[in-house]
Amino acid sequence: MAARGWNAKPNGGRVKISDVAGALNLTKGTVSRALNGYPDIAESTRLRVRSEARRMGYVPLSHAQAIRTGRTRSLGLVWRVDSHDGHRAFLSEFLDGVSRAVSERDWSLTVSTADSDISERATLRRLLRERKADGFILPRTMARDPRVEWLRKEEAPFVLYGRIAGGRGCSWFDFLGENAMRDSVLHLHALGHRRIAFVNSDPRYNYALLRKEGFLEGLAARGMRPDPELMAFGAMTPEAGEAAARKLLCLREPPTGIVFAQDMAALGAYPAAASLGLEIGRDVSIVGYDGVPEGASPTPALSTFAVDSRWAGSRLAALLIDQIRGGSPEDLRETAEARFVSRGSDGPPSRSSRELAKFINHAST
Amino acid sequence: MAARGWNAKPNGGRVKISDVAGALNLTKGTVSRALNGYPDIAESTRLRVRSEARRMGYVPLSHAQAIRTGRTRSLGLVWRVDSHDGHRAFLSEFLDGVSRAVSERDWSLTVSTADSDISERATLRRLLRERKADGFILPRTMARDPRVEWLRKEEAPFVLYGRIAGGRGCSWFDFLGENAMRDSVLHLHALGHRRIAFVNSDPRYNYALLRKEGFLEGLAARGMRPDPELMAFGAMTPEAGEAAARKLLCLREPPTGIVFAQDMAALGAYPAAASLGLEIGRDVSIVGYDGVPEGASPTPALSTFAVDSRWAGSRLAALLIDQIRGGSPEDLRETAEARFVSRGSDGPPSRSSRELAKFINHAST
DNA sequence: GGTGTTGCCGAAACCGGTTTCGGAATTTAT
DNA sequence: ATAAATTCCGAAACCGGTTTCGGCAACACC
Repeated sequence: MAARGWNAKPNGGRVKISDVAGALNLTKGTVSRALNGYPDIAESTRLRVRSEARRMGYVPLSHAQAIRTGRTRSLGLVWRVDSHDGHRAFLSEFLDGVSRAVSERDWSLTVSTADSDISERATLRRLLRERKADGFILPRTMARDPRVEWLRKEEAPFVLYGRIAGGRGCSWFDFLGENAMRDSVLHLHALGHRRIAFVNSDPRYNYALLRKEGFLEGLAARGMRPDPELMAFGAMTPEAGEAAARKLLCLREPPTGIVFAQDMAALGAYPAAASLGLEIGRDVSIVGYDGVPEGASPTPALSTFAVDSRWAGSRLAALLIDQIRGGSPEDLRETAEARFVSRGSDGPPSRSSRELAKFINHAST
Repeated sequence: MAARGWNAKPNGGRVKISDVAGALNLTKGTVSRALNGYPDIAESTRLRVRSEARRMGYVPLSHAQAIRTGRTRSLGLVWRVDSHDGHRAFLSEFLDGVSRAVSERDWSLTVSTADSDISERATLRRLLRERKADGFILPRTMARDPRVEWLRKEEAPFVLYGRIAGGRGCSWFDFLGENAMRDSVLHLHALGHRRIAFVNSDPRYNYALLRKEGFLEGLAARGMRPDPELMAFGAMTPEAGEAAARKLLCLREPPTGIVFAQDMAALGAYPAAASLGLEIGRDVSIVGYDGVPEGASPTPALSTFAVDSRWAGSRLAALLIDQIRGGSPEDLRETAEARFVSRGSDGPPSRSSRELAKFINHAST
């Protein structure tokens, strides 16, 4: 079976380390140490080697290095395809961010998909065992995340997209969703809303807990007291968002403003409002979070806190590479703010909660 | 700088080929040849080696193999992020298909992004030089595709998502979009439509040329003669689709049915129809192609020919691996049919073209 | 019963790097 | 001036596989 298939010419005119060494009358060991910053190389030699290597266009083969060092210079990403959380839309941008950061540093990115916790674990294990990745980017941090415990045990580097409570030895990047939730409340309050509801997503995700805190903080800041009736959760799709919105609006004292933890859920408010004869942005105001492209289509377009997925991917990759290169995980934590995109779905309330309730009862009978 | 950073223990308890050899009282060379199907190994030994290797859980390190063979057992995918062609939505499914096929065969997938022809070329070059990929999956085949010519010159294996004219030495997977276009025409004709328009996408893409042929074939099959006024192109976004649809509907003899080469363009027909006071599915019928999720939301939902992106990814990966293993590219070509999803946007015409024109003029004055 | 064959495996080179070790040359200390 | 320490590089082992080469043993052939 020798040499079947595409004849991968073992050396396609590539310039290798011994070529550089030959051109300088040095041994390849010396060139290697010079390029890798060993202290036993004269600074003058190091410069000669560097410039000659650059001139000849020498780039080491990462897999040839890996055989000795155990590192492939590549990052791993396991993407979950079984979720309804609307992540799909910005996969492209997220990947772009990761890819850019990775390419700039002459690393590479290995991608795999998984459709369950089991297969995700299996995939991580495989990539790690075959050294297809020196570390992992973990999207969608869970409140209690089994991946974290496992990777910790395996002593494999990783970085979380999303903070985690008690994250000893964890590094992460995250957007401060709680601030966005708080600001949503303040914004609606400033517009005149006095009864504001919150539709959260699945509380198994850590960000959901944080966003709830942010919402409550907003209420407290304006002296509004939280009403359990006005707090829903588990809405990650338009359908679930529609059900939640309808239920809220049919309360005895309906909210005039609703804060959604996710745009995909907020989109469900449109059909819900329509079916009750309500106009969004006037009768009921809504504010979303994520900045999904679908939010721009409906009328009025969804006001939301947009998240820069490309930036997230880029920072996650950078943090992970720094960690693999020796950085301490706990020093490698970064956050950023979501950006408010004001469109049409928020405005001064046309009616008070009480009047709204009457209007709805009137219309639906 | 030696051993900085994450201490990639060079041998994390891994079982290597010499371990297997030791357990069998053989040399590692023999074990290697046994596992790789060399003919100079006794069948009995081969079996012993196979079962012992399996028992011990031995899996060769692909990068250790690569240093000699030049092959990494990994596929490359460069994703374009600068296009408006709506591909973003199914990236997730496409990746899933590729990833599954690749994992099943113990290969891996290296992903990168690019935002121009220049950077795509540069990325391909880099991945190839550093042997991060043994071959490439090329999405979005162009009518004249520079990537094909370049990879051919570099003698690197690749597989196209989309056929190409004169594809000497090319392998591909593709959906038969032309059949879908033809069937759209036949379907609309059967419903009673006699004046049918076609909104194509950018003719630089090879599929656009094919779909146009399919549309014309449908017309011919029913004895309808093509009218240049009813043929638009370059529509890949809702905005462009809206403009095209409006222009068509404002013709002296407007179409009662419109076939779109892409769902994303077809979605523009909704606002266009609404602004002219027309009801989609009655006054004007539309049929799309792609099966994007957004097509399910509007009322009536978009009837379309859905494409199975997961299947595409899976087949592309399988074909490419076969080719790298020695298969002849021209034997590795596959096609599939898009599946018609009947929803609400098509139906018998409520009016003839002439009556429709009158209705539109009436409404808009 | 010598002489080719053939089947099968061990030994060793090899791939492209990294890392250890030792020693020559130079500098510093005494 | 000599001893000791330091600087800097060559030589060689090493990583985990693959592939070439050569030779022993068994078998076939006349």
